[in-house]
Amino acid sequence: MTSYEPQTIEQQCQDRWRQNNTFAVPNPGDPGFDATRPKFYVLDMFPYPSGVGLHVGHPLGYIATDIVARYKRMTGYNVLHPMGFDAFGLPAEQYAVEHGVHPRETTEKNIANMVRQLKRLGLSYDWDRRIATTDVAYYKWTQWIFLQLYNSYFNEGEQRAEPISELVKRLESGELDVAYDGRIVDVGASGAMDALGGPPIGARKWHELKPDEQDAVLAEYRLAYLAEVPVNWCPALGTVLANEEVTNEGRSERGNHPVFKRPLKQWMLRITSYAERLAGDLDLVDWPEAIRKMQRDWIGRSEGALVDFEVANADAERSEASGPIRVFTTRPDTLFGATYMVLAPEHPMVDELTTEAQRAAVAEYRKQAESKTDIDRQAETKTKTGVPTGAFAINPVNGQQIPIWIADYVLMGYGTGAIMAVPGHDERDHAFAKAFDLPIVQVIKGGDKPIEDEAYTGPGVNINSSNDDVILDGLPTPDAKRKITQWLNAKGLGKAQVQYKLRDWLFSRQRYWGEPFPILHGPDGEIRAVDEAELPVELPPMDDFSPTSSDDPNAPPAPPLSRAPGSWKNVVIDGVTYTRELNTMPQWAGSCWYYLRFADPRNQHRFAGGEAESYWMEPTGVDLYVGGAEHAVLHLLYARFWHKVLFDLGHVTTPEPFGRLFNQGYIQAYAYQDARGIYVDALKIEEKDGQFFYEGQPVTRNLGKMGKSLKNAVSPDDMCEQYGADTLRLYEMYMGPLDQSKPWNTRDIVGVHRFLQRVWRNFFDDEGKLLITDDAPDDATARLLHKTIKRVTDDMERMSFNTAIAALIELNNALVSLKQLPRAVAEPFVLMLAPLAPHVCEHLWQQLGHEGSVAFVDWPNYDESMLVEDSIQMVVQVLGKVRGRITVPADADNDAIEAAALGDDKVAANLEGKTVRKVIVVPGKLVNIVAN
RNA sequence: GCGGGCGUGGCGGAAUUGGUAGACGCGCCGGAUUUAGGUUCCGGUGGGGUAAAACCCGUGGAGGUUCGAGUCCUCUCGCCCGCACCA
Repeated sequence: MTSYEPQTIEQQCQDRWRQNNTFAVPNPGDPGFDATRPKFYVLDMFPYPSGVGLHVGHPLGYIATDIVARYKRMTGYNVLHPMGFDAFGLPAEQYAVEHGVHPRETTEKNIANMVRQLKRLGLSYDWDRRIATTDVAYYKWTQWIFLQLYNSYFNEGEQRAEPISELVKRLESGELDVAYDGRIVDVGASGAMDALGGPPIGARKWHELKPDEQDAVLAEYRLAYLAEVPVNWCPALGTVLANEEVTNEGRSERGNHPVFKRPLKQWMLRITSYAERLAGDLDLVDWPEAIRKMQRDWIGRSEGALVDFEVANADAERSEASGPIRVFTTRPDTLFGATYMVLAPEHPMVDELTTEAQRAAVAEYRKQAESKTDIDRQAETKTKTGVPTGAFAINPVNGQQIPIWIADYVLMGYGTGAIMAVPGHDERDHAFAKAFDLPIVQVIKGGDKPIEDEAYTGPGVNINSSNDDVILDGLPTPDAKRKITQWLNAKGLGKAQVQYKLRDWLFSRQRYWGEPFPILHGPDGEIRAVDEAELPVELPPMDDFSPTSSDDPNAPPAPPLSRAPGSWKNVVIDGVTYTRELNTMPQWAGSCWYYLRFADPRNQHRFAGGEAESYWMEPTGVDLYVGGAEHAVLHLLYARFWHKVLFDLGHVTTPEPFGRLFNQGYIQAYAYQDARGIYVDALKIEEKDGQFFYEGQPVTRNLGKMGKSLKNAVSPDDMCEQYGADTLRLYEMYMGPLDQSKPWNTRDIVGVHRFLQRVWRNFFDDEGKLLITDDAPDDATARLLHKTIKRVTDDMERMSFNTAIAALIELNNALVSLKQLPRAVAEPFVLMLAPLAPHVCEHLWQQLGHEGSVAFVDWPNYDESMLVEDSIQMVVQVLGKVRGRITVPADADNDAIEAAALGDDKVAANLEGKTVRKVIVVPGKLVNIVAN
């Protein structure tokens, strides 16, 4: 080879890696396992195998983790670096519906293509560990984890999950009883569990309950449960969606179809039980602060109090039925300022509260509120609407009768769905009070404007806040909160409460291409979990996979599995015929635990062997997890939740799954629109004098995400073809910091390609003869080498690959002038470049006379003494402006440096006519002379 | 509206802790090699100014702290991301 031919080298190299299985990493106990090395688990967020394949934006993170993996191998780690596919999901199903091809076929074809593309980039995955969430051997364990959730409950006292059998034991022993409303109560601490509710009335022993009653009680505690809840129903997709899958505009994130609220019986996961720990344990992980904050906000913890308001009996017969109205407030200290109450339109007490006179108005308002989409509600954020129910409540602190309204600015889904309105100290209540002319009372001192003009929402000192029993006047806000909460508690009127925005996770989807639930429904509605030994529950073969989509928001959901053959749908156990659950799990399910399966992907007896799991995961979980920020709350929160359940049940050894998270930026690309605003193929754009043309017509340019829709995708296959994978890898890393978004520019790629060509020419002459000498390098070259080793090592450690490459380019440029390349420089150079451009380095390493792969050779060290210069150049400033440069011995003392600085001709000229006031010497850097 | 991030040459970016702003690359300009194009090699390249220097200006804008500010503080403008009636 007389010139650099990346295609030849890369093909040979990848063949050899495959034949030698170079990057397969053994588990503890496997042959070849080296227990003396520390471990490093570096993971990419695994992709959905889409039919269109990769564009150059996708592998940005994969290249980065590959460099880390290779660097870590060279610095002595056992590296787990796997790849898999999140392969359930809608596109394959939709393709199947349209083309009549089974989704498994499409999925496997797409995976094969993506694996090919990834291999071509020279990514050093242990392909033996490849998994897909759609593998039956994989989703068997997804179903198994679901059973763990189903068979567990959250022990509030211990703040951890336990097998539900433990709860049953305690019920059977009589330690716990069942209250009239199905709550489980502690007999010993009777009444203390809920100060508001008082002592449980009509509590029963466990054995007094009939089996179906027992099941119903347990269902209220299981971490996976069926519930009739208002869900996001998307008729166009024919499925329900999680809150997280619905946009602010009230449409589906996938496909942008309208979504309606509708009560349906669905599987839910009790993620809210873990709210406290999911929020608190964010302190344990090394994640970008922005992501941790997003999760905290999503969980939305807030401290406050529950307060009960009695209903005044304006209407005698109604008040009999009405219990108190319970509200949640974060400002119990403003209770004296509550001048009205508001219930959400959907609040269950609205009907019983509404007076005859208001019945029609209330009904009309509720109808409107119901038909409003979230968009409408949002558009009207500024203007408040509502109607009075006609009923009144009694403010418990001052006995005042206050009107009860319904308004859609109060949401049923948060807190109790009812609020006490304090217009003096809450902006929303203030706006509402102004709109409907309700009284505004100031109870906290503060604010720049009169309370009638603007609510004062900050802290302050209470006024107008005393009764015969409790005095808040003069107390600062935190004290007032504490005092009133104690008082409410003592009176049985309220109690301190922590509230979360987080809702339970809606876990059913009406789709075919997802994990079937390991659940059976009995003839009397009883639920029966499939026995662990019977797993997996495989998807039945079917010809028609379509969900029943509709334009009608009231169309009933009909999951595709309802058309499955009876032989699959019906299961007979002990003479009883059960029907399988016909919903499937959402796409998030499979990605909740794949990082665990990678530790031991072929294990048939456990989701992952205990030893393998603890070896790769301890002590802080995945050591480096790289992916896009778009998964900040969904995937990362769900996975943490599952992980914590598995941790509580003793199946995994770490409290958190991902110790360190890194979000890579996006690769943006220029997109071009013609005069009609239609996007045109970015590859066919011509540039003339700063103007852009498509087929001769001028077009406008702007920056967007790379992809099909903007017609600006660049294929990694094309880049590999033209420049080789090493060049593509270098370019993607050289573009800028990994965590920043930056624009792709195919024009710029030649820079790093030239670099590799120049590397080649430094190693070989025109005839392809190696230009290596065993002579020692000259002093300057040796010093530069060691400086470069330090720079590159530091940059590798902090994943600053763009500057690492710059350092290597500088070193390489310096080597161009040498006639022969000293081996002592060539070898460390190849080693440093190897993680970044592995193919060409494997080749050069061989040419240097080495047998094995460069991948496991020790990373070069630098000699500290080679970094110290004998003499250094220092800058001399006069009044902060650079006026001269001096060269002084590295060990010169400050006096000597000062003397040299003052002696410099140019400096002296600048100081002429001035008096030196002060001289600041920064050793090794500069001298600043203050003079006037 | 609230919260977070970012603004540096024609372009991507560098400056890890307050200490020579613009490393490295693209592009551009000039030269060499080449039949030509491409490749390759050498030199130049923030703006103004000069024959060349000197010198002046310069990190979105305006102030401030400091011997010294891209970096710290205050205000302000622009862009990006997240949340959005969460009581």
